[in-house]
Amino acid sequence: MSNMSRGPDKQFDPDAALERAMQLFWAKGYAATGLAELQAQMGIGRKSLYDTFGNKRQLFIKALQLYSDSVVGQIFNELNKKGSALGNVRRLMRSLEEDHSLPESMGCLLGVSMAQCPSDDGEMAGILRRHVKGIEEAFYKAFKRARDSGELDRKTNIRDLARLFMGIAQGLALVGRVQDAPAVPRSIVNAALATLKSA
Amino acid sequence: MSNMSRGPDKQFDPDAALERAMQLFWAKGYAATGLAELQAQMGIGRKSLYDTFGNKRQLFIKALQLYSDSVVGQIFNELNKKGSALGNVRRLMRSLEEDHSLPESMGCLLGVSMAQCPSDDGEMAGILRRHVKGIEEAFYKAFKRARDSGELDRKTNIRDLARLFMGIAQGLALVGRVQDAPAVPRSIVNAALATLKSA
DNA sequence: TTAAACATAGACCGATTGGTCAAAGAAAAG
DNA sequence: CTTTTCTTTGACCAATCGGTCTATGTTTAA
Repeated sequence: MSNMSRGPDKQFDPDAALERAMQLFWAKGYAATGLAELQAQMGIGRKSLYDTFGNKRQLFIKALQLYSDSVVGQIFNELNKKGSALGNVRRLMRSLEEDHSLPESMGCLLGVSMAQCPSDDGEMAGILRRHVKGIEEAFYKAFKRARDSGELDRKTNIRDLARLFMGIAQGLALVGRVQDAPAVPRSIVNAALATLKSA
Repeated sequence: MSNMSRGPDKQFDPDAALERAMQLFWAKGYAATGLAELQAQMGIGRKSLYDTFGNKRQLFIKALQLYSDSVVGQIFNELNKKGSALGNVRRLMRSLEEDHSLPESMGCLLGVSMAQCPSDDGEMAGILRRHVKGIEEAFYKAFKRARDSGELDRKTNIRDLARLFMGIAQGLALVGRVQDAPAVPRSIVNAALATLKSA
């Protein structure tokens, strides 16, 4: 092959660096995260950053993808474990409640990003819409299985229900960012799960 | 009186200027809104801005207060109209659905701000917590009236329910920012209201 | 009219923004 | 070895950031 690399390899791990960048965007949001901070946290020089990830916006989009693959992917797995589908939903919601009750909770990167997405940035809005749709689909699959197995009433509108739970999860994560006590997240999940008892 | 002003009056209306600033923070978020933009939108010079509102942060906090007084105050009024309390909740939620289905929807300033609040800024978090608590209380009063009048089952936990609806409202506003079709907001409100039928 | 107290517009500040580029270093191929 | 190709470092850029301040009105009280 003539197109093989002949120079030295990168001295850093791009995946690990992207993970660090994701954490920073997650904690501070896109606009408030500067290149200098990113460099420091990722432990790489500026040229390396641009050569590897393009620019700040492209780095952010890659961070969103990583978040969706890992964090949202984990939600998806939780919801599709075998056994009671509603049980999976209950376990997931309690887990989210716990996460967003911690003082250091940073909310959800997708939510944080939706809040900051400029209204004239259609491309970014589309990307966020797609990632959020993934959460909806994870709930949808779980609720469909619950309805098929008789855990939910046969006339339940599970598309609406899935979107509601996606919305509740976003609201929970958002509110959790500024809460100093676990009472509010606890209440939200209590009431959300109570609706499933007779849905 | 010896402490009366002896100079000329302001050439601009501070309330109107604050309203403009609020709109800008609402649309773009705190970090992404620059002083130059604020000046242009508010139609005043920089010195006037600092003399009248302090600095950018204090201006933002005043904008949050104005938002809470006007927008959240309107929610409060809707929920406490005479007649069926649950009817008021339904009407409000449909109204929110409509707002956040519009392509130009900017979400909720409180939600946008919670998403951007730095995790080490306890003062800002406290302010946001207080404003959000106001939404919770508005729902709480309505649900309490609904339970007292028999519209809700006597054993319904209305504190939990109020917090859930506050959370749903935040999630709805957040998701509405990036939606291009009314389907998702519609579903969220459909499912949210469905839970009240048998709460 | 004079002087004091205010408001205005806009120049100006150091610091920081996202982004680029040239020089130096390091590994692999010849 | 030399040469080629890659990476790294860090200086550098124009633009913008939030914030200050001077100079110039403009109005009112004396």
